[in-house]
Amino acid sequence: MSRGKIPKSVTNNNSQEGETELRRGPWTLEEDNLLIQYIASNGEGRWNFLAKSAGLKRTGKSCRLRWLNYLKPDIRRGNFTPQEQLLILELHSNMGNRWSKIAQHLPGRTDNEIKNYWRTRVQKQARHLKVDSSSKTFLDAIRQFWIPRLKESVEQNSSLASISNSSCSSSVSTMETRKTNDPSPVLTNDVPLHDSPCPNPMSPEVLRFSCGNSLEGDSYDGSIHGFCMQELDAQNVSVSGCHVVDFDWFREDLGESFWCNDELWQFKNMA
DNA sequence: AAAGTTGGCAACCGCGAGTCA
DNA sequence: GTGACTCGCGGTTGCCAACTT
Repeated sequence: MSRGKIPKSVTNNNSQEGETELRRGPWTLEEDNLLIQYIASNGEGRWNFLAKSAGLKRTGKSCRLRWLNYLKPDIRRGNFTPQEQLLILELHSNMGNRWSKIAQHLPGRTDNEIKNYWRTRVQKQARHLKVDSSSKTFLDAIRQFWIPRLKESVEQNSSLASISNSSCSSSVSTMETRKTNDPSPVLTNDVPLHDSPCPNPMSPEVLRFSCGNSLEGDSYDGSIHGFCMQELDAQNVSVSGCHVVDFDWFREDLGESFWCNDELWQFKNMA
């Protein structure tokens, strides 16, 4: 197979005059800059035309993917917060592998990123449990054990936050105003988070979507079971305290230990 | 320290849907 | 109606850094 990150080029057979070499593989800084500058002055759309006009030896498809998944200014990077993870689990349990739909509920996150999260983190749990990640058993286990555990964590963190920080009222009013007045996705965080040592555990955009934004034509009902506004508001104010340690609990190293003995026992009974 | 293994993620592919001449 | 073209989505691949042996 010739995919992957090795820079290489292929012949564009569609080219009428002569043979144009099309680049594949990882993007260079120069290519990124070309794409960013072109879109900044001309906007998105007509990707094949854009690729040629920008002087990129890439397919339109490749340009679109690079822009949407990496270069777009409002892309958020870094670890998924517990709230985002909870959203993903909830949404996936309703929608299945409809990554782009799920991504619409997590502003700044791409379908590719969410898909990768699911494959690397969630499916890993399934492997540990020796079940198929798409099996009803595993999906039930997520609903019964994993999601409640995440909610518990969110609640615990929010109560800790409300003890240590009493300035949440302004945040609440801001959030509620946005929730009630504007159903469309609005990004307020223009700064990419790649360099942030402490990703915002409850960014406004995530909060908004958590609280009932329902996209047109989407089967998801917009209300995430029991994931209420109050919990999230309290979470939001914990940002200033930079709870890196608090949120590390859910990272990779929890692995097998994520499922406690009781839950494993129950799970085995289910299986 | 070196070799082997694993996990994360960027990028590619195929396919279906939409649009337009 | 239909064929060409574009776009967007979901699935898959493979590189490479981190980790383990």
